Amino acid sequence: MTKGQDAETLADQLHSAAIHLLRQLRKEDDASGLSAPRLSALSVVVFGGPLTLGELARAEQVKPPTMTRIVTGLEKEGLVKRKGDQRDRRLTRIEATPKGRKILFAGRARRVEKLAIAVRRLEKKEVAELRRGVQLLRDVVASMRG
Amino acid sequence: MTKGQDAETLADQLHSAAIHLLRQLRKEDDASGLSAPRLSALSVVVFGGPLTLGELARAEQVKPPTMTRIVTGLEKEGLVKRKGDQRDRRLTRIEATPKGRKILFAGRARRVEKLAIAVRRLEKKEVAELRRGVQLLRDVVASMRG
DNA sequence: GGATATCGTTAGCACAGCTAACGATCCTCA
DNA sequence: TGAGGATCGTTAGCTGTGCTAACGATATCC
Repeated sequence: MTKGQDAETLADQLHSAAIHLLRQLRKEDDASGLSAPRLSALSVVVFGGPLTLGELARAEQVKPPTMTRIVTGLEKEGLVKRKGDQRDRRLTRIEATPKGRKILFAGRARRVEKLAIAVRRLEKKEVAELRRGVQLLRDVVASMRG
Repeated sequence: MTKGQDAETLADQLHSAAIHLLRQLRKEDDASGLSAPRLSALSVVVFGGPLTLGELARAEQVKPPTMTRIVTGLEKEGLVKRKGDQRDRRLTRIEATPKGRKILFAGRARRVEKLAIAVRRLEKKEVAELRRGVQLLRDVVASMRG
């Protein structure tokens, strides 16, 4: 098997694994009452501090109209707050509310718990190998963005 | 860091990586003119031979009404064909057309190519490590289904 | 043969993604 | 300084995915 075929096969398996992983985790997301896109956007706002709608849209790799609706949904649930920028009044700054932070951490914990449980079933050595693999995966995904 | 915290952190990073990976690949899916769910369902039909709508829905972890529409979409594009079962006339058997097979392979190649390119940038040793990680990931995901 | 179960579809809802178009605001520079 | 162009966020309208509830057709069980 050449390196090139390896890469194809590996890419294909990785793609499939990612799809099935997220399908499993989506069930946990549902339990939190927040959809995956909302949860993901909320996470960026909580950890990335206040940022504009456009920045948030770029961070989530989504167009502004889509982000407008996601933010509107989060705002209606009281998880996020729109705030006009004084310097540039075209901008809308978005920041998390205390409730938003709370919900995020609770939801994240619940969502990841199922996966963490499965990870804990591995041998210690396997966990280390998986961690290395995930690190490489992150590098690979990062290099795809360029 | 305890093994438990390791598992949490690893699970979280894995979740995030999977989300971003699929967001990148979705752009390639769009180029094929087929959405991810349709591509995924078509793949099951092509590789899994003719199967009923209910079986397909279970395989894709989706409810029957959702699969009805996915199949209807694929059928309108001529990629798939509905066929009544003679033994049990409640059943609808679904099978791929030659065009469906062709499109699937072309689409899969295009979609995975971007990822494969990124994988090829890794060192040979890193590819082996990533492959091991993906194998473990597949095991982990499989163990979550039970 | 009549009750019950199963299969796929239809109807109707919520949400996410897109493009096009628009108003408000800011910036440039003549 | 003030007119024209650029940028930001929103609205409108389309497609597609996911769900539940309800229904008709068919099969099965007693």
